[in-house]
This record gives sequence, C-alpha cells and structure tokens, in this order.
Amino acid sequence: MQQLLTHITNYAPLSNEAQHALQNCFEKITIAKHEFLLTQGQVCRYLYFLEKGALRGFYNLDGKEITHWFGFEKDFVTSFHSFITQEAAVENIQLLEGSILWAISKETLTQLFNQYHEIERLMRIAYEKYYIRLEERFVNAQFKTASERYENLLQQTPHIIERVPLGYIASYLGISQETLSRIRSKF
Amino acid sequence: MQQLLTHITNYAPLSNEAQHALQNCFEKITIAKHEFLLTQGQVCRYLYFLEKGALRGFYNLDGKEITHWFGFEKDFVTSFHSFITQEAAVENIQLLEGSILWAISKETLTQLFNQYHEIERLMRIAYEKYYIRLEERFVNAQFKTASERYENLLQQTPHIIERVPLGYIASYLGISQETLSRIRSKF
DNA sequence: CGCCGAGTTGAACTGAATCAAGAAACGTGG
DNA sequence: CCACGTTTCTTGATTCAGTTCAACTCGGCG
Repeated sequence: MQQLLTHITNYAPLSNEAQHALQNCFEKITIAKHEFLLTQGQVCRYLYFLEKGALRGFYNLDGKEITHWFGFEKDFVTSFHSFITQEAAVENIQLLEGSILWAISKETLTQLFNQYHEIERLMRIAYEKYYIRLEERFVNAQFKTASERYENLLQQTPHIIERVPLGYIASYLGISQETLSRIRSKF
Repeated sequence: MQQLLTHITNYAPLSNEAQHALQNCFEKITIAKHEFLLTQGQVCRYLYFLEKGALRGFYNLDGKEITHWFGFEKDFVTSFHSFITQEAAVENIQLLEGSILWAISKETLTQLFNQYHEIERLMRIAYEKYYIRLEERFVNAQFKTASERYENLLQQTPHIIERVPLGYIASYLGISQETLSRIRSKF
C-alpha cells in the first residue's frame, strides 16, 4: 500500500486527508497464476494497481488469442474501454504470475472524485501519461518493422523475456511467433 | 463559441460561472489553408477546439511525411505529447482547409483547473474519450488488413474522401498511396 | 520412459511496398 | 478562356517482409 501511495504522489502531491481516503478505499487482492481478473462479456468494475506480479490483456480473434498489453509492477491496470463506459468487455485479463493487487471500484472512485478535487486531478494526470504511452506504441506499431519493435521492447522492458512466454510477446508485437523466433536468432 | 460550449457540456454539466470563465479564456483564431498551427521543434502551448475546417498532424520519417491524425469539426486538437510534457514537438500541424479555431494556453487551462474542479473533471472525461478512441485505432492498426482499415474509415468518417487528398489518407491508414488506390478500384 | 508445451527451423506463399510510368484534375498567368 | 506546369491519382512489374503450415528439438514432469 505504501508503494501505491508513493507511486501516485509522484504524479501529483496529495494532502494527508486524501491519502487516508485513498488508503481506505483500495482493497488488497492476491491471485494465483493463470487465474482471470476479468473475462470477456463481463463489465469491468474495478481499477487495479499492480503491486507485484505480471498479467496480460488479450482478446479472441478468429479463434486466436491476441495479447495486446502486459501489466507489471506499479502499473494501473483495467479494461479501460469497459471500465470507462461500463459496457461488456471484449478482452480478458489473465495472471501471468501470482500477483498482489489493490482494487478500487468505479463507484468508490467517483465518490472520491466528488470529495477530493486533488484525486480527480491525479486521475487526469494519470490519463495524460497513459495517453502518451499509448500514442507512442501506436506510432511504433504502424511505422516500424518487426525487428525495430522487438529491439524497442527489449530496451524499455528488458526483463520481459524471462517473465513472459514468447508466443505472447510475438502477439503483443503484432507478429507471428515464428517471425519473432527468427528475429531473435539474428540477435 | 456556442458550439464549443454545447459540445463540452455534452461531456459533463458546467455551472454558469465555469462556462463564463471558459468563454473568457478561449481566443478565436482563423487560419488559411496550408498554413501551420505548429511545426516540429516548437513547444505546443495551446489546446485548440476546431469549430470549422480540417487539419492534419504529420511528422517526417526518412524524408517522408507521415500523416498520423486528422482533425475535423468539434475535435480538440493539439500535439498531445508536446502539450502535456511541454517538450519540443516531433510533429507538425497543418491546415487542410481554411479553419476557425478556439485556442487556450496551457497556463490558462491550468489556472482554470485550480479554480474550477468541474473544468478539471471535464478534462478528465475528455481524456477518457480520447484514450478509448486511440485504443480502438491502435487495435485496428495492428490486427486488421489494409482494406478493413479503409472500410472502417469510410464508415466512421465518410466525408473524409472529399476533403482530404488520398496520399494523406493512405499514410494515416499506414499503407502506400498505390495500395490505397488499388483497394479503391475494387470498391 | 514417453508425453507435452514451448521454441526453433525450413519451404512455399502472399499482402503490401517500391519503382516507374502514364492519365486526370487543378490552378495560375497570359 | 485556353495553355502549361504542377499536383493528385491510377496502373503495371518487381521485390520483400512477414505469414502459414509442417516438421523437428529441447527440457520438464507425471
């Protein structure tokens, strides 16, 4: 929990009251490897902070699993589309490792927004960061080659190779597992 | 200006005071076709609301112009990365038609955030919408074929064909102009 | 020991890029 | 209002990155 607070106060300072309110509203969750945090068709009611562990978001396309994001330590994770719109999710969120998470429901978060301007500000700033990250990934996906994307990934999250099966990484990069294997064999 | 207010109060309701404050802080701008709103290397200080007209964001890669977004009526436009971080922009924003815009500076917006919780909320909600939009585009870019992406675009913004040169659209879709031409010849 | 999932390797195929040339549309000045 | 150059769009031939399908290797585990 301390990790969560220090992480978010990096985004913006928070008064003691607001910190306490947050502390009371997040609920600790521990889940085992391979379990699901969310399956398609459900409405995603929670925003999660990942304290320890790893997970992936994926959806099914023509009978194939498409992994389109990973979550690691200190990431906020949720099915953004479903969480924001409260519509049924098209994606699944699955644990890649046993993990410790902190969860807050959409309703609770909305109440906190009403009570504390500074918490809503925090969220606004978090969205800014996440928007920029996504924009970068988008540009990479559309305008870089498979090898460039792989090298990029290695620089940004070198540890990912040891923690995530190659098939998922290939899917994340938008290439087939065979192609990733060939890219790797050429260093 | 009325258009701007009705558009944003669709996102979230605003008190009269907040609406007045906003009205006083946006500045009207009219610019001619082909002119630039921003060129790479500059810091983007403004968030714009596009009342009438069209524009594109593009950057240079290996001597080629890559158009990666368009703005039309009722869009908020800016170089998000540069506006958020206040670092030098990598992209250019150019007018595709003579346009009417409303501009607000980052400093002024920040002041409004401090004064009006509800305006910061509005921005938080705007980011949510824009995040979802970008996420959708990302998934399309990575996992759909060129023709599917073109058909998608036609459904979402059918008018785009008459207003934007095909070369820019091809670039936006992440394909070459020749390929787009061939896709079109097959309806 | 033999199975199973994860990763690698090979060969044939394909969607889209590139290079090159031509056709159509557009705008500006005489 | 036409003539000319420029920009925009199309068409064809070739090339290439990455997919697909299929077989094979390797390490772990019941």
